[in-house]
This record gives sequence, structure tokens and C-alpha cells, in this order.
Amino acid sequence: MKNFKRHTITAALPYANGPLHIGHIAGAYLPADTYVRYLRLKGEDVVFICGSDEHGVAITLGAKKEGVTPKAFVDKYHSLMKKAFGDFGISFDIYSRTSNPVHYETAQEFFKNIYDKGIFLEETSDQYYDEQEGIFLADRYIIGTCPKCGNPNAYGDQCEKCGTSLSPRELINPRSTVSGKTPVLKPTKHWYFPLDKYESWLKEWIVEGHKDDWKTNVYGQCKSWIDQGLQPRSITRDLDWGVPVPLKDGKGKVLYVWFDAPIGYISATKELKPNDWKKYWQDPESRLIHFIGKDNIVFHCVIFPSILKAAGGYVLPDNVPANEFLNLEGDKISTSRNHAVWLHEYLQDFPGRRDELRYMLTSISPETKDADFTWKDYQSKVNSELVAILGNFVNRVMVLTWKYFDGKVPSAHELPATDDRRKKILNKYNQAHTDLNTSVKDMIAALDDFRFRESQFHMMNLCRIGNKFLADTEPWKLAKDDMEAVGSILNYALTVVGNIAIACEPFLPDTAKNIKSQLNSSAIDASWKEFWKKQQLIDPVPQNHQLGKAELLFKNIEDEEIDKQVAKLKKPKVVEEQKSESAVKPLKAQVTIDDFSKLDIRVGKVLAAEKMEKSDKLLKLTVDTGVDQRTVLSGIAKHYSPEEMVGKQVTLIANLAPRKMMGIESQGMILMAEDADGKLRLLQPNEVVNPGSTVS
RNA sequence: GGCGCGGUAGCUCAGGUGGUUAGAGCGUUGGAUUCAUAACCCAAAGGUCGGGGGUUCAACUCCCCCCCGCGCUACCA
Repeated sequence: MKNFKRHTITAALPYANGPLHIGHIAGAYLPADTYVRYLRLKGEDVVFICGSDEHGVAITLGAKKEGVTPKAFVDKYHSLMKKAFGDFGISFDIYSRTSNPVHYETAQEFFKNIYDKGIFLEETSDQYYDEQEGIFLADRYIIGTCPKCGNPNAYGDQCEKCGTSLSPRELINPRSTVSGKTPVLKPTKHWYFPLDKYESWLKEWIVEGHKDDWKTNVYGQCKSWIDQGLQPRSITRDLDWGVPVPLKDGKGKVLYVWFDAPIGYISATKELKPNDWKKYWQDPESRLIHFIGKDNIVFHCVIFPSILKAAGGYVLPDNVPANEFLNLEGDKISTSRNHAVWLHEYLQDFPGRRDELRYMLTSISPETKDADFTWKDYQSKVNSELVAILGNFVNRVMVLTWKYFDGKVPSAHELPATDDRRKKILNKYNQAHTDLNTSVKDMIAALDDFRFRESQFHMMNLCRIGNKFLADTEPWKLAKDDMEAVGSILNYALTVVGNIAIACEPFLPDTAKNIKSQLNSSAIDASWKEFWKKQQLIDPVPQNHQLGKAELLFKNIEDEEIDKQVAKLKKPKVVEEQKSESAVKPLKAQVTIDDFSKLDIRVGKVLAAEKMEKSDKLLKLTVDTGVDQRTVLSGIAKHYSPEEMVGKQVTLIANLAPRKMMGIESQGMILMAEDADGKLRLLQPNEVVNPGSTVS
């Protein structure tokens, strides 16, 4: 690997519309924090950058639903997340936010820079504008009469009845679905970033250049994207919340959120280092690493680097160690179903147990595939690894030293004396020493390679070897007649404890501190960073040094504690205010009873059902509508199997214009309820009725 | 459906460019031990390496087909 002078480490900017859960932590922030702590311990020059991503439509909608301004909305979640990160001990050098003035300036400069180079494409088009709401309307927020078939409720992008794809301007009598008013046509200009022009460069840089050093999941995802062909991406929006487009004709427009968000890394660095931020982003000897979840791969590997490239003079990410996802008790983590372990709640329920969560999340880190967090597993990891292996080892060494030497580090005597017992001790010592140094090297090699799970395992090996060393040498037996040997053994055991205190710091910072304080190390640990340079055991505790009192590092997690957590998941709490509200869609424009009565809604019975060829979502249903039997296609394949649909009563719109999908005509539409998760459930009468019964 | 990433002991995972009895930790069982939070140490049992073909003297490792999980993408009227 190239030798870099400094490191710029970023962790994905979390979106400021909800609290953090363990999936976020395991995906990006914990690995990033572990890596950064490691770099700092090595004495590297490193900045660790993060902040809240606070722009985008989702924020404005969320704010609207809570009846607050976007600013107030993001303020709330920004401080919530910042506090949770702080409480958990993620050691950002700065946790900033994209609503900061510095960020506005930076993002605008970026835009201007690329704009001035003439790289952007500009396109002006007439778009409908809702004068009452003062907003431009996206195509699907406009309805009107279809020019082809006369359907009065065709959407701006497509008519449901005849299936023709439309543009909003073809509609007769367009209406805004937001206000119900007639929108007016206004020209609006947008800017596009020509990603396609960077295709060959991306191929060279990623497909060829990072074939071997990027993770397979990351590389594969990028290659797939690039191979599919890239297209210009619009990077501006008609919106009043965000970074204003810094051009004369950019009034009322903001930078699209994915354009401004990654620039947030740079603005945050500026905020942190106003005078020399540039070297972290522009000096080729700076190593840029993005820690993200897999949902962010293309932005960080393809789009943002292209933007950096266009801006010119910026370093590109050297690596993007993206993690897969974390599941919880066998299910996807879901905010709306409250199927999640919220970071702030964990910290409340398990005070003083930050390292336990770190340990658990690292040991199941979704580095190569989705992982599953279970509370039972958490308990087992804490009890049988942290308590039994690490905590126990440190404790028994401390207790032995106090017992035999009043807590003073005994001297190491030359042991290879004549008798066999001492020879055996020397053998065991040599064995342990070799194994320990191997583990240290393995641990550090894995850290360099972003393999944190494995690295942490090697760290724990130090404790395993330590335990074995004690069991092999049995100092408590020697105490009867060979205190010199006991002293040598404990001297070495304390050396191991000291090295563990150093080695565990990237993974378990609180534990490191705790062990150090038990070793009473404040006066002696100045040279301990040598460990990271030499990549081998150092001699951290001098003889005669007075130790502090022994204290247990970890407590066992009792069954009741995890039972409580599991129960909490099973019984989703009476959903919290803003969470449920933000999941509910806004009301559509008012209709009259006449509008409603045009619909022929009736109950039918499913006679047959089969999967559509080549489709993941569509089921082909044969429905008895009372008046006929017909074929209806429905996008419910993810939610219902063909078998369970047969015989079911369904509600359908029977007079909807037929529509061809995947080569087959659908004659009607099955009504479904969709919850916040996107989960679909059939709408049925609560008692069986005759097929053909109408709904009104 | 297309593309990408995975599918190895009960659980979490290792297994460059194919080569003797497929490994580790945790769990389980048995033993030993008492310095230690019934912890530690030793040992054993546990896998037709998702399924089926093929290439090869030899495949977990290469090729083809299929199944399952996850993600991106198209069809959800």
C-alpha cells in the first residue's frame, strides 16, 4: 500500500429524520470509529468527519407533518443524533450539519466551480407550478383529462385508462393534487451532471484500478452500475429548503440533496480546520476513506468521485469499505414497525455498557453479508467472551498479584534453572510469547484491511493465550515453595494485561481505560504507543510498580435483562407521535360524490391465481365479479402467494379501463391497504358476501 | 426477469492462483483444576462444504444449470 501522510475518514452523514439504531452503528459508525482510533494510536494524522444530512424533500414533508419548519425539524434530529453519538463514544473530530453556513458556501463554490468550467448541462422546460402552494409540481402530483381516452383522472406521467405515457402538458384541465387548483405553466431550468462523460474514466479508475483492493460487494455493485451505462443526473430541484443554486437564474432552486450531502464532508472539515482543511482533501498524500452502508455505494464510489473529478484538484476515495445490512432477531430493522434497537434506548437501558455493544456489533459486523443481531447472542457474547475470557483474565492476574505481592509488580527472574518444573515454565512462556506476537501481528493486519471482526478476534486471542499461560504454569501451586517463579509468571501475566489494555482500545475504549486505571498506568504509559509501531508485545509495566485495586471489567447479562429487550420488540410500542404521523400520506384533493360514484367497486372472488412469468411483483388472478369472470393483474406477489389467494374475497374496481402489463391485459384493479412499510394487505368485507356485491 | 453479493459444523465466521484426515471461536458432552464473575485449562462429538451435472489423476476451491437470502433494476393501474 502506498504510504500516506494523513487520513481523511468519513462516516456516512445520517439523514436527520429519525433516531439512530444499531444498524446504523454496525454499518458505518462503529467500523469507522474503530479504524480511526487505531490510526490515532499509531500516531497518524487523521480527521474523522461526520454530520447530519438535513436537506431534501423527505425533510420538508416530515416537517410539514409535524407542523414545524424544516429548520426546527432538523434541529431536533440533529441534536438527538449528535447526543447519541457522543453518549456512545463515537470519536468524531467534528459532527457537523449540512444546514451550516459553511456548508452552504462550500456547496455553492463547488457548484460554481464546475459550472464555470461549463461541465453542467442546462435544460429549461415548462413545468406546472402550483401558485397557491408556491411550488413546482412533480409529474405525478398533477392529474387531468387524458387527451387520448378522455379519462378525467390521468396522471401527469401516464394515463391509467389507456396506458399511454404522457407528459403533464398533454393533460386537458390539469389540476394539482396538492391544492386541487389549476397549475400554471412556468419555465424552469435545471442543471445536470453528465455522468455519462465519466464512464470511461470510471472504468479505468474502479473497474481496473480497484479490482483487488476494494471489497467484492463494493466493486461488484460499482461495476454493475458502470456496465449498465451512466446517464446525466439532474442536480437541482425546485424547492425552498436546501442550498440555493448560486446563479442568477437559480432563484427558488436548490442543489439536489445527493449533490450537496457528500460535499458536507468537505464543509465539515473546513469547519474543523479552517486554515488547513485543504491538505486533507487536495493533497495526493492524503488518504480518503468513506465508511458507509451498502445503500450508499454508488453515490460514494461513482457519483461523488465524478463530481470531485469535475471540480478538479481533489483526492478520490482510496477505499470505500461499505458494510451490508444488520437484521434484528431474524427480521429487517424497521423504523415504522419499531422493530429496532435504538441507540439512545440501549444507552439508557444498559448504562456503562457501551463496550458490550461495541464488542457484539463488531463480532457480527456485516462485512461480507447481512448479519443478524439477537439478544440471546448478545448475552452469550458478553457472558462467555467479555466476562469469561477478557474480564476473567485481567481479574485473576490482578487478584493473584495482590494476593502474593500486595499489588506490586513482581520482578522477572531468570528461570531456566535446573529443575524440570522451571524448565516447563520457560517452555510455556516461550510458547505464549510466540503466540501472542503472532496474534498482535494478525490483529493489526486485519485492522489495516478493514476486517474488524477478525481483528477483534485476534485481540481476544491475547486473552485466551493469557488464560492458558496461567493454567499451564499454575502460579498458585508454586506459591508454596517457589515465589521467584510466581513472580516471574505474574510479571509476564501483567505484561500481557498491559498489552491487552493497549490492544483493545480501538474496539473497547472504555475497557482500555478501565484496565489502565487498574494498572495505575498514568505515570508509565507514555511509551505505550510503541506497541502499534513495533507490532509486537511491549513491556508496559515496570517491576515494583504499584497497581490499583482490582475491579471487574464486565458483569454477566442476566436472562431477565434480555427477556425484557426481546419483549419490547415483540410489543411494538403504541407508536410514537411523529413516527406514525410521518408515515401517513397527506390527503389528496377533494372529490365530489359524483366523482366517487363513477367508480364501480365491487367484491369478487378469486377463482384462480398464478405467478406472472418474468415478474417479481405481479400475480395473474381470475376473478368472479358476479357479472363475469375476468383476468386481473395485481402487484401483490411479494405479499401473497398464488395458493393463498385462491378462494379469497377481494375488492376491485371493475370499471377501470383495461391495461396491458407484461403482455397480458388486466381488467380491473384489486384494492389493497398499504402500510408505512409498503406492506400490502387485502381489503375484504368482514363477512362473506356474494361475488358482485357492490361497494359504496 | 436482468445485474451484483452471499449460501461451509447448533450459532458467528476462516478457507490467495484446485492436491494428504475441511478449520477457529461460542454452544454441547466428558475430564482436569481452584488464582478467578460455576469462570479458566484439556479432550471429544458435530459438516454428503445449498442442490444437480461437467472439466480434472484430484474441487469447498474452475465451468454450466437450478434452489434460497440480500441489494440495485423493470413490471405493482
